[in-house]
Amino acid sequence: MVSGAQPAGWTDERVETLKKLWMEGLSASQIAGELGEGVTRNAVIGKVHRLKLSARAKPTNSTPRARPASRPAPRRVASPSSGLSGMGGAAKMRSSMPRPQSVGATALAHDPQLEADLYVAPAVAELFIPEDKRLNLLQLNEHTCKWPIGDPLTKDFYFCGQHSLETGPYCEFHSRRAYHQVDKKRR
DNA sequence: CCCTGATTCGC
DNA sequence: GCGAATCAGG
Repeated sequence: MVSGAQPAGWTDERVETLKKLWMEGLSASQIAGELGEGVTRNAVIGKVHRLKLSARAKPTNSTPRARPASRPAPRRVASPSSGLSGMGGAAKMRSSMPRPQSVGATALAHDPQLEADLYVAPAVAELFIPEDKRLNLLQLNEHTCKWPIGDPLTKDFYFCGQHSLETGPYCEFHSRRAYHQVDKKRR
């Protein structure tokens, strides 16, 4: 009867691995995955902090990070308040408005020199919405995708109108467009 | 939506 | 000490 599993034993070995990987810049989730099951991203972060390892890089900047002057005190042991809770959906919507893609045909001149300097223009591939599916502002409702298409100043402006997800104002396609990727700018 | 780390607090 | 839950930013 040997215990074949060590769910959460921060042995020196694991701590070493943790330190190493953390210093190498791996993300907490990656380290957690590397360490094996039973170790979650939170566990890694928690350990990292306990070890005072946070801040793997402080070249010349004492950025105390946003120090919450007052802690919001995340109520644990929340008691059921009369069973009435905030209705699903809606919730907190991070600021992020999609930029309507201009479907205007852009004439591109064949300039090798310029072409070499510029990166490939992002394809404006959009979903083609049949006219009978297009919606104007007044036709939108709780279940229509509110992704704007076209130029609001012209007549060829309309909203996607597909069935929207419960988790947001857009259909799946545009929901992805709204957030996912497209924001990999980073300094 | 996905992700990241940071913090708190019950265990 | 541990880590889930939560917060907050990208």
